[in-house]
Amino acid sequence: MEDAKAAPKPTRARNRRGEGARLREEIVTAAVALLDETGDESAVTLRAVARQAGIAAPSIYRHFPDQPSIMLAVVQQAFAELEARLRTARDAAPQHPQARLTTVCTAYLDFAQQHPGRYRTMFGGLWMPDLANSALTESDMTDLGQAAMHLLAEALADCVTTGLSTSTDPAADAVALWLGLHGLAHQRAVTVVFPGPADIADRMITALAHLRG
Amino acid sequence: MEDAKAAPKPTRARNRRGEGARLREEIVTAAVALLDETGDESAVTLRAVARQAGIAAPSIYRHFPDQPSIMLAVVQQAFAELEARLRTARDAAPQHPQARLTTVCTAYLDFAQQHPGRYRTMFGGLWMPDLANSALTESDMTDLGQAAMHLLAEALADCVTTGLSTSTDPAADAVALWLGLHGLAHQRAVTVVFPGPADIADRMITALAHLRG
DNA sequence: TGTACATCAGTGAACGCGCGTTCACTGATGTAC
DNA sequence: TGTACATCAGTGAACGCGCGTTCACTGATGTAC
Repeated sequence: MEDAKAAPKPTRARNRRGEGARLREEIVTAAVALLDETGDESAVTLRAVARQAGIAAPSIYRHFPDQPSIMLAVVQQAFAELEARLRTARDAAPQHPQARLTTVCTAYLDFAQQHPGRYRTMFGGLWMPDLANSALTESDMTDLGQAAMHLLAEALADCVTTGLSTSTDPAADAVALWLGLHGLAHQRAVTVVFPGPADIADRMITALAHLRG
Repeated sequence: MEDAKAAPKPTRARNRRGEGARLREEIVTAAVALLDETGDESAVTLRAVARQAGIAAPSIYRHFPDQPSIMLAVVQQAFAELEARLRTARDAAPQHPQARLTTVCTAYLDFAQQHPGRYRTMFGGLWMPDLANSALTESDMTDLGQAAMHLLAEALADCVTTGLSTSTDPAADAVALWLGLHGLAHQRAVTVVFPGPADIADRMITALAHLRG
């Protein structure tokens, strides 16, 4: 009887000269796949990523100085993707400011629900590098969520100027709105079946954005 | 030069016959300490807990069948403590329904801020046992947060009956309120310095509980 | 009261495993002449 | 056009480590007679 779990050994084609950087993307993709499949940050080990990518473990060191750097790259890519999705959703939405705000919020929640492992990692804070031993500054870290935050703040501000929202401090309420979305998104990313009514997202958005009825 | 990190070896006194169960508590306490110190769930290994408790690693097996069971006990204890703190806060608060609601919410946020590691673990979902291989039922798990939820719902309902809240569906809004608190609590438990105005908690509570101005 | 013995709380040594990382290497690809 | 060589992408073997878990044990404590 053969071992059914034997490595597939697909003999992956090596990149040509000058194209070695492509493996970097493959490594990040493999790490993301692992994170989405297991939903567990600690399953994304250097060796597991190498297995997923079909390469030998030491090959990773050509592209990342150490294991935490892989995780950091995953998180940075995830934030970029979230921002892109929010932007796309907003631009595709109807012009009506309230519809745009709702669309952006929904896109945010959808991202979390579709990629729970990534979402939890992004906002779990465990991938935070020791800033002392890193080339990254503290602002590189705190800036990560800012783009999404800014999109939300813009959409809310538009609701306020058109009288759709009664917020008297749109900047503060944008933060409050994001925190509310985050609570819902995070909880959905943790427990598949969610306790609460179906319109819970609408309730929260309406209340936190101070939308009229 | 001596090794300054040599184990302290405090020769802990062994429990007397019939009192062996006390070590169980010490193990959970040690695990909690480890979680609060490191803020990292994955630092709570069986061996690290044993070291923290000043016992040999195999001694844990007299009290827990395996490593995940320790984590589960930590989480259960943390939920019990959260509930107790909310209850105490509520009972010590002024009778005014709105003051009580605010007090309960504040106690919730304080718990998260004081014990970020524990809070993230409680709601991080990673300690979830394989229900198949466990004596626990699914409801044992979903019930965990219910007591806190119920306290919040009661406090909100009181605000509604006295006309302090304009909520038309207190049960649904209690969930929305909790989700908002959770978003704020979780974010605070992750990033020590929090972006946003100081009154953000009040804003969220007022909006989500539909309190009048 | 004395003593043999069962029970209980906890230990030390050892196991196999997956991990991150280092090292010297292989062999294909492009470049210089 | 031909060939020697430098460069590049990626590998296989090995390391030391901490982990969860098992096992046979030790020695104090209480109990039966």
